[in-house]
Amino acid sequence: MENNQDISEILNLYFPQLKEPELLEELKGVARLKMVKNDEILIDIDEKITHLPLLYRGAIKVHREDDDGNEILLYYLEPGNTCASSLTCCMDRKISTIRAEAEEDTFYISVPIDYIDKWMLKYKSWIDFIMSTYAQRFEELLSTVDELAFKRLDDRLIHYLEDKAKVTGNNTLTVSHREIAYDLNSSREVVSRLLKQLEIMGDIELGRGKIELLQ
DNA sequence: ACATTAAGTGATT
DNA sequence: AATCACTTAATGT
Repeated sequence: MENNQDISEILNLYFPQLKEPELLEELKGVARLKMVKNDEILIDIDEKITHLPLLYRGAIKVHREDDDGNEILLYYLEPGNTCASSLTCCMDRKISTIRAEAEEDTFYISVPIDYIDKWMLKYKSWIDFIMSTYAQRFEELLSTVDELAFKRLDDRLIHYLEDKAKVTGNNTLTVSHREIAYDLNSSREVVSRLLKQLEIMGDIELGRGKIELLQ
């Protein structure tokens, strides 16, 4: 479908930290351009991981589910990112512990996981890339933990809305109260009531299935 | 017109 | 803050 020229350009634009010409050549050889539509699931819990996604357009929502089936939003992947959880899985048991769902129509480069190890031994810039991905995700994860542990739901809700607006590049979010409750592991009624408060304070405007942020 | 789904509300824990 | 039971409103067929 797509050709190598495209892959080179994308790597250049969104993953400039990958430097060695040999690495880029190898990537061109084994990587494939992929696309997932809005709301499609890229990787699900308990699925075997076979590929590492390098995101270059769109956004991916990364969830984790507890034993009772409660979901909680961990973080978003944005262009230039890859999934750190996938990395862990590649090195360890190869079974996903997270769910990755497209937040909008999303484009990525798919790399078979076998190469991840190999390239670690061969290419400095690949190691750096993987390491910095880890570092980034770790930081995000810590801030998520902080939120869960120390902040009240209304703060988390505001952060959620801002985060989502940032990731989609749009101040009008198309999301139901139900979905927000799901992501924050709360209940729909509570979210509705908090959103109502935000609307009264003039921070947002509510519509059916959508929320507009007023800065 | 009817069914379905989203959102609002009051009461209870 | 969560859950229940119910209402109202918007949207799809």
